[in-house]
Amino acid sequence: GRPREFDEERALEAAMDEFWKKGYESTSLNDLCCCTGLHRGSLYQAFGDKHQLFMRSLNHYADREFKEVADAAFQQDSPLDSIRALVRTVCDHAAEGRGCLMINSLVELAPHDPEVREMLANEGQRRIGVMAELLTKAQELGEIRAELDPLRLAQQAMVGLAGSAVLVKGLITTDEVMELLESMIDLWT
Amino acid sequence: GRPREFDEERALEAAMDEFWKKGYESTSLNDLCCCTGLHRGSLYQAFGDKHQLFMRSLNHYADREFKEVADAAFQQDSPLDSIRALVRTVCDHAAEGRGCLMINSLVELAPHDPEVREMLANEGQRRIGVMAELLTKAQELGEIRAELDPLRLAQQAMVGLAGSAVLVKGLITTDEVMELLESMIDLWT
DNA sequence: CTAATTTATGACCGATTGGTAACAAATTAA
DNA sequence: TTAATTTGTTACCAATCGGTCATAAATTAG
Repeated sequence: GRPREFDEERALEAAMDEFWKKGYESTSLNDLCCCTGLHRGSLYQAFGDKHQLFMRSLNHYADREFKEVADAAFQQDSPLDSIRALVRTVCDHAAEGRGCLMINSLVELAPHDPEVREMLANEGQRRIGVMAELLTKAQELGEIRAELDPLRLAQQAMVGLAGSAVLVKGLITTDEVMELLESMIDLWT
Repeated sequence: GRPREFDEERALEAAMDEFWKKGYESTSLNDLCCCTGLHRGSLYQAFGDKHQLFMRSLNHYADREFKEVADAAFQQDSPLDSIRALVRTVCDHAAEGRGCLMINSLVELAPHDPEVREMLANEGQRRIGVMAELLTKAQELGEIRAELDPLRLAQQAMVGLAGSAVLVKGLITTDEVMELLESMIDLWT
């Protein structure tokens, strides 16, 4: 048949950015057509309806963010530095007031969209697990206090990161958030 | 003229609840008419358009929540216990997966709605200020470590509360969040 | 070349959106 | 009682929503 004239991944990233900037409900099919350059028909044939396109965007975001953060963490020498790098990367990612697409979606959609809720719950637990591992190693190396529970700290970090991704949208600057989280981590040492 | 057949404050609270549950974009005028019992015309004459009604709802929420939290904090004997009560009240308020209307709105609207952004920035600073005051008193009484900066801790608490109001929407339970924040506060002592 | 297949394009659909206006009902002022 | 005023009710509006479909264009298989 006729060959595609567009790059599916480029279109997906454009859609992802649009959802990231505007949220699900506020992003219309026209918006998606504009940002991807595709026409309605092509969009539907390539990605299905709006919700399916959103789920692909959300999954794409989760994978991309996880890789970036994992890479940044992996390049560090100590587990605690990995945590710090992880936090820094997440904050950078959430900058410019856009926050985090996963957190945005958790707020906007999770309460009424089981599919989104389940996906985000899994991604969240996955991230808490990674952080808990890093914190356990850090504790074994004596980088953080021995009496603290690594799982608890990982959950605390998750709460901190989620809160940061929210507050950068209007309450505090990215730099302030970064310092805040650093000093939170310092409480663990 | 003809007397009103409805209670304006009851209608406002109903609208507020609807916005709280569904968010701004997902709440239609029909939804607002259903939950308030008013008809379209009456709604517009009483509150103006959708955005004005939302701003009144948001302000009503902010006032109500602030009073509740302040009352809970005021009943405690020590500043640190006030902080604990404050945190508990906020968590209770955000339970049932609805989160906090201010946080929800910060995520959904703040990036593209200057009026909402400014209002929430003010409310946020106001709350950080109150917590900073309590933390300063707590520090003077020796309830928290002397080397910690009260303003920093207040911002940390704000991040923690915001994160909690987000994560209760699908990632962790209200009880877990409560324990988490308690153990975060314990790090300050 | 022809038939089959896939994609691109844009017109088109019913439903819903936020918002308005006209009219009836109820009250007060004169 | 009459005029003025405010509220309740509903029909109605243009615009936009998400989604579909018919057709043209481009390719491959035979």
